[in-house]
Amino acid sequence: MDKPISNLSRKDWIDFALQKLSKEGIDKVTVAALARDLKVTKGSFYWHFKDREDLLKAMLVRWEETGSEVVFNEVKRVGGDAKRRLKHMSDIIFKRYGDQLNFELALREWGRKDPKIRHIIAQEDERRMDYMRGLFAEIYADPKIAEAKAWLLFSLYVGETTIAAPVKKQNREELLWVCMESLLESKGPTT
Amino acid sequence: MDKPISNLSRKDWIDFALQKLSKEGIDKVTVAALARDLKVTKGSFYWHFKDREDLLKAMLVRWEETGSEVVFNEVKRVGGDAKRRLKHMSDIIFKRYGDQLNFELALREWGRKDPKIRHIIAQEDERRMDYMRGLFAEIYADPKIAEAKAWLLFSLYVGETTIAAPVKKQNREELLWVCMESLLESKGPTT
DNA sequence: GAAACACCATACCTTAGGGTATGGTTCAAA
DNA sequence: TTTGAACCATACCCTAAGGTATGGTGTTTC
Repeated sequence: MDKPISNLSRKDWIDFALQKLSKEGIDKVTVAALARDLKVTKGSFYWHFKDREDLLKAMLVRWEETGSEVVFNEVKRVGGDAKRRLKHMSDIIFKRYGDQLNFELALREWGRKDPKIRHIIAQEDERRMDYMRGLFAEIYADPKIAEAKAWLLFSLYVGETTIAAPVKKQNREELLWVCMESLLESKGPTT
Repeated sequence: MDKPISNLSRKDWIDFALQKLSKEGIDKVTVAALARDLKVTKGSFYWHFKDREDLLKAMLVRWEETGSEVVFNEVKRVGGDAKRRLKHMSDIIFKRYGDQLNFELALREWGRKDPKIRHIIAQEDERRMDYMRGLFAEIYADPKIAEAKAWLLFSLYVGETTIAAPVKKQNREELLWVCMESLLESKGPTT
């Protein structure tokens, strides 16, 4: 009952295109290259999609469905106080590097070239910041401090996948843990 | 004594290519497009450069020359204790967004596609992290904490140009200032 | 003034990719 | 068993870009 190599569905194309986006960036997601790798011809592609734009839009829809909502729900499910939920969220995010985070990088790269994509990303970023700002606000009474902490944490997520410098005084897990401690030690007035 | 529109030098080509890299990413830095924009033909380009690779290498050399060394020297020139120097450095970096930072983003994007570039960036990142780790080590005795703080600051630099969420509880300058305060409040044992 | 150099144009070849038109194959339902 | 849908191949056109070969033009230098 396995899927044959050929006889591809629209979903198969999208999945494969998403993989390629993560690995090689948006400008390697070409109809010709995808068809080559899937060992079919472009005739197959243009049966499933109107054109290249059609595929790219479908990829975005997939991302919006399986984006941060999943993380939010998982954090909500486990629960706990704000500190615990922030740690839990970071734990999830730091552990899925390679796949999801590489994809997000490719997406932001895509956003630099396309205003439509940029707008979609901006909306997602705002949702995430709102969520984290809210959690930090349960720890820090000063909304400015809470926002700054949220911003630092978001930056840490992004920096993790961007900065290429080696960690020297500890291992990676330890570093991220210390970073979290630094962000969560309640210094200012708490609620 | 102004430079005529034509009669371009190798330097002119490199400068223009660097601009285009900042604005549109590396895959828009094509010989054909550059020649179009400069209102000359490819014949001019191939007089100054062996091929496209030759141009890209020259662009990198330019970056390495005018990179972080300038910032380090400026910080060193003004001096002060570690806190003051860190603030001064951040001040410089946060104020030159648009030009330099956009370029750095494009460069990292380029690095995702090319291992050679990735290696060069990694070296630069390591130099910067070493520098910041050293400064934080003057504030925090625990090298692990110092490294974490340096990592957070570096992430903040990167996040600043990447995160598209709006700042809501304050303005941008204020936010960055609060972030710096959060990183510099000496909590652990100091030297 | 002639040679030499610096700079650029013209013309051409090749490859990669987007897109279209059309015909062929498989398989399932009527 | 015939029909139609799903899927794919073949062949083709067009554009953009990398790269080469060669000839032309203005400026400097001897």
